[in-house]
Amino acid sequence: MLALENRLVAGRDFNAVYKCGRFFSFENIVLKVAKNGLETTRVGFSVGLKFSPRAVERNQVKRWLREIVKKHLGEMKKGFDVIVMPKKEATFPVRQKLEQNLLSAILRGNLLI
RNA sequence: AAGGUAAAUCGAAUAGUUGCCCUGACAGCAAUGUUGGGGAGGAAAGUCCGGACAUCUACCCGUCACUCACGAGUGACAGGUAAAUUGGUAGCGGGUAACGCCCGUCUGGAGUGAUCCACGAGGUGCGAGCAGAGACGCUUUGAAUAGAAAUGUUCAAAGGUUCCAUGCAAAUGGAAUAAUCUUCGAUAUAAGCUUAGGGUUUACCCUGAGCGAAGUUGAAGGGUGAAACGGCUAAAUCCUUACCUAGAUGCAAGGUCGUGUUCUGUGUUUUACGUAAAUACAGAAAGUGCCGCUCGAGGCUAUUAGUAAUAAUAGUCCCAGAUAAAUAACUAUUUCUGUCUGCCGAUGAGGCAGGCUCGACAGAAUCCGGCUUAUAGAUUUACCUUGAUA
RNA sequence: GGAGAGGUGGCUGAGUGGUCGAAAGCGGCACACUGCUAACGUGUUAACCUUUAACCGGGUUCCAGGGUUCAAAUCCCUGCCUCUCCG
Repeated sequence: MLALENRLVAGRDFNAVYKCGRFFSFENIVLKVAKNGLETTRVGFSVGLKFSPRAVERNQVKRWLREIVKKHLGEMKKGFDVIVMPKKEATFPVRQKLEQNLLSAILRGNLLI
């Protein structure tokens, strides 16, 4: 689990990022990025009912994504709000694949230092 | 030993590292830090029933305060109840806060058996079904139409009992009748089957008590013929009975100290008199903090009552409360599933070693009692059937 | 989280035990009209399986499965899916 200061929590902030953020994607990972004018980077996760109707699978994917983001948070630029959204695929994703794709998406967004 | 039935329990484990949510203690002015404790399920699911709890509606009773023309009225607080329609359940008895749930038992059905079952009030009506030549959605006739035909569809006419009501009448509407017995045959036994007879109803004929001026009047009786005379089945069509439940809405109920935004309305002030600005109050929208919120019809153990469901008593324990939503990730070992290789064995069953892969169904959201549905596998207990041994 | 409504031809949508494979509209196809097209008008048209050279014929199907009934789109139970409302 991420620390509280690195979490995107408020619905207001989410709406702002959805509206004004820039769009990046790699395979089954979608990013929305916007500057927030703060010292830290805040990350939110959006896994909808369309991804999987089962609550267990949605929670599982969210946990994996959180762990991956936590692992690589030090390598990312500061002062951004990011929303991570996985896209539905035919088969349930594997963790290593998810990590590669997320890193590639972050690279496209020029968020790495 | 093999196969089965029922009930119950578990549903990966251990260690290390890195994190998250709630919370106690200590240090600190505070931010925060140190340290201790706890952190998903049997279904958390479906939302199919039942409650608790909360607010609102109506009514009743009580207490207090105020008003009064002494009849009463108004307000506050606390408690209780919920007309009718609708709805549900259904052998009998019990349990429960309550239930459509659970337990016991009776009857019926399935099974060799342990056991299992969404079988269980009554029905004279409506509408159906079985059997039958025939049960009115019928029978007969005619016409039209579809078809090669069998046959079907539509329309019209006629036919076969009684009573009541309305109407001058044609007619319309409603309600019903009620009875079977003996015997021969048949059959595994029987029957709504079959033979004969009696009785009942009805039609015709004969006779003609009575009444009348007059008969198309006709009691009782006799003869001949005819007869749908018998009342089976279901109740998740419908009706009745008994019992139960039922005011409405649901924690997004509801409450509250606040807090800023935006909009609308009203009032006041200022003046550049404009549809401006400031300010106060009220309302609305979206957002947000706290309470409700987890100690409960609670778990565990023991005893007592009871066949049991369950209840009572005593002891003991505190066991998730998140809100873009915690309960996790990684590594190692073990276990488990599948598969591959090698060895033992007989090429089978099985066992040993090693490699790889996967980890049943599934994630709390106010809380409980049930039901239903999903679920790899493991364990325990009791019982049944078959076989073997003693 | 809680409360409710629905699922019927290609689409919309009526049908609450028998006359129903099923009203009506849109759509499709054919005919007619026109020099040609559109509109109007008339007729026709569900899908799948089986059989056939083809038509005809037979069977199954009203979200899925099970039950009640002589008979189910309709009544009862379970599941799946879709939609609406509640701060």
